[in-house]
Amino acid sequence: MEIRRADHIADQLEEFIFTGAFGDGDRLDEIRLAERFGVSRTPVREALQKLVVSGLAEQIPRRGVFVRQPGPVELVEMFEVMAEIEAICGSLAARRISDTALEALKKANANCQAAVDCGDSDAYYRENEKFHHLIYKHSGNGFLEQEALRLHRRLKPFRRLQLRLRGRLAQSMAEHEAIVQALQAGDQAGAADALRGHVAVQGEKFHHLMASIKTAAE
Amino acid sequence: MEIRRADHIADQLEEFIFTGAFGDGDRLDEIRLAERFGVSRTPVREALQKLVVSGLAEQIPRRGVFVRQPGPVELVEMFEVMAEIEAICGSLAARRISDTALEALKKANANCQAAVDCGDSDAYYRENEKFHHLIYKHSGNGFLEQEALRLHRRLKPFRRLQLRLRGRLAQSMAEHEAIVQALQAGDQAGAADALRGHVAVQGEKFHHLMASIKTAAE
DNA sequence: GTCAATGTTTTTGTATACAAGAATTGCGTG
DNA sequence: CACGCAATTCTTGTATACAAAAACATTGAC
Repeated sequence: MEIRRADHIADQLEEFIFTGAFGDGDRLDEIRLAERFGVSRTPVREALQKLVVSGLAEQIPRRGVFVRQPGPVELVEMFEVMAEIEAICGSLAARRISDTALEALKKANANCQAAVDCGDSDAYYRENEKFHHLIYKHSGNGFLEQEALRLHRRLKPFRRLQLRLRGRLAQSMAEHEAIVQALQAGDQAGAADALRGHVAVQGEKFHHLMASIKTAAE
Repeated sequence: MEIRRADHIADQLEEFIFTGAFGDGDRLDEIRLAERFGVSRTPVREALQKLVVSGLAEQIPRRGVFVRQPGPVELVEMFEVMAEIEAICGSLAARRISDTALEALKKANANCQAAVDCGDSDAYYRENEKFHHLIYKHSGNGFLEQEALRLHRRLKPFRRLQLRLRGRLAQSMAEHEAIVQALQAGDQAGAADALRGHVAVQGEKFHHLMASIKTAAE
């Protein structure tokens, strides 16, 4: 159980925004939220401040705070940055990763494959996440790791969409293999390229997905 | 004049932390701050929440919030990430920058040189900042630009230290020249390398500075 | 019927009040 | 004199109260 209710509320609201329960432009009504969470406005307001600083919501003085979902353009931009950050992580990790960490990486990858075979998508996401988190961690740069985790988390709901495309899973697994190979070989440029491509293609697939939805709507 | 006093307070506190007026581990006493700013605890608390989310302070439930200055290790890590982010900006900008933007860049650079000649360090910092901000902007990726600005701002107080080293200013100017050349040539890798080196050397100089201070203290 | 102006209602932003946990102080004991 | 324990004081976290600004509705004029 959390001590600060404000923090708990902030986490909940963040989750609602990530899952899309709150859409772009929705006003986050202090009173309504206070009633919903069974608290006063004070902790709700503190939670809203946190969302604003995180960039998940926008505050207009004397008007209220509104959720701010990234649009298609911003999402493509975010995927581009994510790709580059993962590339950096990979480049650094190629130099710094230990053998035991490499084993852990291979294991996560194997578990990923097993999940694909079983059709257990939850397990897949979990192991896939572990795979990437391991690479962040073994970049050997704690600050970089935190930044990577932050962006990874922010993009999470959008990555899931893209993974449903036909054949993407198998392709993704192959890319993971290549990444492990490069890391094992200590090939900085190779690891960077493999990871950049692996993530960038997600952004492109997502872009594709958005375009097709848009087209379908016309 | 700002409407929300809480935001004003947050800005002030941030400034105090950046300038070092508040040191690592200092407790940010709500009541004291409230008195100091002539307000009640409520806006102070909202400001503190913002600091915590920004990573400038740490909150321990029921204990208070404490300023959290980056240590030498984290600073080196941050410089490493900054170098890579600037490299990405440069790589993208090499493809996307316009001729007019290139002119602006050259102008900022010339102003930089003029400031060096006059010994006007404030002007130097201002123009140097403009130079880098232009590159972020012309990466063509708004999200990347924001991230770069955020980190640049956070490292600002530490960059200033390092620039006082003998000969660093002239070297820095030469690096700026090389960066402009690469951008003008559309040389992505060249721009990335030039920028990475330009920023990384700052981190190294800083590291050097820290080490010498440490040695002097022994 | 439309628009403007004014009065009412909401809502935000801040101040204050209160509850509960943490720190501190003072006393008693070994 | 050191240490442990209890009562007190402080501080945080939350609730409520109040002031001011914005949204809204009603009414009246054209």
